[in-house]
Amino acid sequence: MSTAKVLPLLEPGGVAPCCPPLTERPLTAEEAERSAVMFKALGDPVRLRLFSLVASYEGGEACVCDISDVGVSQPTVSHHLKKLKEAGLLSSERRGTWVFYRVEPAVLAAMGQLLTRAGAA
Amino acid sequence: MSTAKVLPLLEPGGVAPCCPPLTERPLTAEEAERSAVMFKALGDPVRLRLFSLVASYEGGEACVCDISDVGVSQPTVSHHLKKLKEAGLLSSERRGTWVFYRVEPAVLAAMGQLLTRAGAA
DNA sequence: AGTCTATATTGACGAACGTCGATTCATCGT
DNA sequence: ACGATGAATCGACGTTCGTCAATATAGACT
Repeated sequence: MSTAKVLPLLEPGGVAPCCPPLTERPLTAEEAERSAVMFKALGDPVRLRLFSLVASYEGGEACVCDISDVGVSQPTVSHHLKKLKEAGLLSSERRGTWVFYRVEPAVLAAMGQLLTRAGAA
Repeated sequence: MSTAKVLPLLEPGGVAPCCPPLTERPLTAEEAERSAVMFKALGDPVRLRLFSLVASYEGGEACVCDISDVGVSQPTVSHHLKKLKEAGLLSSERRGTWVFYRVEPAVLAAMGQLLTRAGAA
């Protein structure tokens, strides 16, 4: 089955953001637990590059073969993509021989919201 | 000396953002290295809570004594605050017996920009 | 079936991390 | 000078992480 278990950082199927901006009020322990998963996933240079490669690819998705040149071995690339997927930041789909990854736009928006000052821009 | 060595994630003294939005173009290895430090710093639940506590505190700054109730020991709180400071997310100032931490707003803005879709909102 | 390519999984390794208790340092009142 | 309080540092511990080589799985094409 291609639908691996992932941590839903947004309500499943919905776009409800997990948490208010970090500046609005203190995060609860549980909110912090959920949000930290996303930040942690982007907290590795290789993963951040992989994520950026997928996010900036034409059509919003990229085959693994298109983004594998980040200086680590193929198993390591696969491992990092899995981590990003488990964090809810990417989703994947197999098409023939290739596997395509795409960004979950709602999660990206939720993260951006966390870092946006409540009142200001 | 209170000016501990920290990684400058923005140009020192400037507000120049480190990197374009993750969706605009692939990050270079060096850009990823620098940005990952920030995400990693927020990738721990306790640190994320501490950061949120400081960021949402009245006046934009908080004494350590005001935010220490996050379920870990005092040395651990101190350790995490140091990490946040080394990542450039917080700055600190001693005032009498107490030490106050405040958010570096430029860095927060830079992180928000990373996660903002280039064209869209 | 057999072979080739693309991706995932396994198992192992050293390095980094989060945590704590004990101690030290800094500052303020007496 | 002294004791009390807030915060940082030290040293140690178990755990998690990033990485790789080896192997396995999935699909395409003979």
